[in-house]
Amino acid sequence: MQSAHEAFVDYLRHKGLKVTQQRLRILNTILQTSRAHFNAEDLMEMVNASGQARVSRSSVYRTLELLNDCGLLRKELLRDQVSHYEKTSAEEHHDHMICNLCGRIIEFSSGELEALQDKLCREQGFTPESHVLHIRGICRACAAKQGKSRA
Amino acid sequence: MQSAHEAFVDYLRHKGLKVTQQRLRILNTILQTSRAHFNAEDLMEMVNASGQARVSRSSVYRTLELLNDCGLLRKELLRDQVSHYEKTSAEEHHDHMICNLCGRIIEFSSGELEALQDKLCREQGFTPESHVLHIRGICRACAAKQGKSRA
DNA sequence: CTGACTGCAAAATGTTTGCAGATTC
DNA sequence: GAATCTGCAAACATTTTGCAGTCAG
Repeated sequence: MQSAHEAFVDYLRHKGLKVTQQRLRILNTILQTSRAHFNAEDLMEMVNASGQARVSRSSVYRTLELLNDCGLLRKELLRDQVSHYEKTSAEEHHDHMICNLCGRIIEFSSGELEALQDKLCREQGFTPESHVLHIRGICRACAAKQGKSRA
Repeated sequence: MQSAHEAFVDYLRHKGLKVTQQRLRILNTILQTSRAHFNAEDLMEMVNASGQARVSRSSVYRTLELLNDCGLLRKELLRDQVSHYEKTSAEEHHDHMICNLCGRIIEFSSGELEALQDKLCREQGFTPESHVLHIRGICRACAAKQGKSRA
């Protein structure tokens, strides 16, 4: 199992692309952050927060695409009009519950769910490569709040 | 069980909103089309294809939001940056498999899947209101084509 | 050295909004 | 008649692109 860093460099070499300072800075920022989800703007801030030379918005967008292509990030469409990215380098795949009131994202994963999905795909002759499951609703905290403040 | 038309009119009245010609034209266009998915631009074209007075882009967007709010449509994020809408007036909820090669959308539904999701939500104290499951991969037809043309 | 990359600013895309006049209730 | 709508054009937010200069291999 190679490190994310090695994987990225390999990917770039394979495609005849260059290993630049900006690309490495972006990758390192992503590897170092504890955040599981972020969008392009968030990443811009994180990259440029750590002092050093700026990385431009264009480079951030272009690098996000590379990282998505090589599988180190997964592009998700959590909210309207803004692409979010999720680190895949971490553990296994997980899905999301998104609170319609506070926006909180609860991650969960279930082998049972994966297995069922595989079964459904087989029934359709479909070869799954990835999936996104977003359940929207009300989280525990908001439900409690709502119960209290009900007029 | 009231018709979609009645449901929409009721919804508007309840909210103190007006039943305008444009809103009805948009609803009728959606009810008449055989398409299950479309985006705002598609809808613009469909509405204005049938001759008659034009309906503006703003009205289409504003009405899409109303139809989503009252549950006659469901907003989905199938592709980057473009909101898609799906008729819910039809039968029950269903999910999607999306082919990464030809873009084909296969609809499916599974009671087993819904039940499992409910169980997972209960475990998190989460009250589900809606969900979106997109499985991406290769459809049967493309898999067959790939097998043949493999170099 | 050459081709790929960066940063910038400009363009493109999809959606929202302010406003004046029209329409519904 | 009052409040809500419409259509327009302008504003917006996010992402993409063309280009001139820079850098990696």
